Amino acid sequence: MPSAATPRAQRADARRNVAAIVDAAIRTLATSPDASMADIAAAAGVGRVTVYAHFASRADLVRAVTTRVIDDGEVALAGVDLTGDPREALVRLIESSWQQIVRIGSVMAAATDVLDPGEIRRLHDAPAERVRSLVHRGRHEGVFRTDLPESWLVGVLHMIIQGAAVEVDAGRLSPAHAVATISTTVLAAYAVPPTQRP
Amino acid sequence: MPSAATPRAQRADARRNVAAIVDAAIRTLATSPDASMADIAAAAGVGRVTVYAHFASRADLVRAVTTRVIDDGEVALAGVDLTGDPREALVRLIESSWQQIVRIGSVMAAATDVLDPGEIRRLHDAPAERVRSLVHRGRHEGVFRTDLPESWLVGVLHMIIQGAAVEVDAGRLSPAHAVATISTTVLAAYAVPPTQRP
DNA sequence: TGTAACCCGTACACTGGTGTACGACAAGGG
DNA sequence: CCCTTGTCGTACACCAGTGTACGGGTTACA
Repeated sequence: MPSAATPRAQRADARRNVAAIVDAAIRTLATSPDASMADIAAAAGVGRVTVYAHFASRADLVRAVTTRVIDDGEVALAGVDLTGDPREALVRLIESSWQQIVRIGSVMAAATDVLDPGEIRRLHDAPAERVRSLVHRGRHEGVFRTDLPESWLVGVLHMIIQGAAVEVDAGRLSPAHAVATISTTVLAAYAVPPTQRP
Repeated sequence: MPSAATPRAQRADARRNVAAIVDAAIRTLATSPDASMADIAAAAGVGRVTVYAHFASRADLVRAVTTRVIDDGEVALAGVDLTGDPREALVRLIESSWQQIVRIGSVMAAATDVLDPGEIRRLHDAPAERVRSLVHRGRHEGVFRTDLPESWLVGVLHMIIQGAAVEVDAGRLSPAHAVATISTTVLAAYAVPPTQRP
């Protein structure tokens, strides 16, 4: 390696193109998880080979997109106030999660075909842990039911949110009502059943 | 067309092979929805070309598999007693539906890539209608909540059952507890909320 | 203004899956 | 027992997507 500073570094338009490619990939993969490199390149307004100049393979690109999407999501979710009444905290978390789902669509489905299962699992674990600890606290405070496994309750939230996304783009649920409908349903599913009360 | 009866009809082993192919296709597509013709042929213990002797294309085969699976499902679901307390009827319906899901796995996902959306929609409508009418009756009898859309409640059952299947083969939910867990959750989500009572 | 960095288009090799053709061989049914 | 029906293997054409190579043209940046 030369003692002089990096000869020229990366050019400005190159960085701009990389960003355009990732953005286009998110947009494209969000609606069709098995879009081709040609599709993504076209959506980015860039030649197909140019994509390969920045990402060695399709897997590489999907990996980059996935981590970008996850990181952004983490930032948003980290800003949610999870203190106070667990039910109200849950609604706030649902609100933020819903924004993420709308944004990333089925990008994760694309990642499934590319990343190894362990990697996928690890990606899902981060946001799930947030839900888990909230559920845990809610159960401990006697607000959420304890007659079903903790992991199941966490899963139910995931199912309902994902399902709502399907209902919305099938036209059976208005986007405006989505968050309220999800919240109402999940809170009902989480509530302590009458028979469990002392 | 000759006046004589069909010269020879279909041979016995041919019919046997067709059945073997369809069975193998169900088994194979249930776990990997985008299995190739070669995979299916191998699973059926049959040459790849033999499959083409009976099904003109992959789409044809998937179509045949789908209708077989749906028909069998319809027969099972039709045997469920939907009278009496809507809550108990719902549990019976869940029990039967769960068996179907376990059996067909992700065959429908395979169908999604092949059949046109309208056809898919029509296929899902048949079992959904059964749920819908039960939900409708339950709401009319004041047992199920009416503060959420009917179509949403129907969707919730679908989400929970499908989600449970994911949880089971992720090892987070015991198959033995699946039906009870699903039923408890769905009944909680369907119950009339305290604030709605007069 | 020069030059390294970059983009673009075309072309090509490679892979994996689909669907067809053909000829040899086995098996069921009259 | 014979002939039709069906199966099997190999081989081939085809398509779509991935990844690489190269040469001419641009663009940023110093």
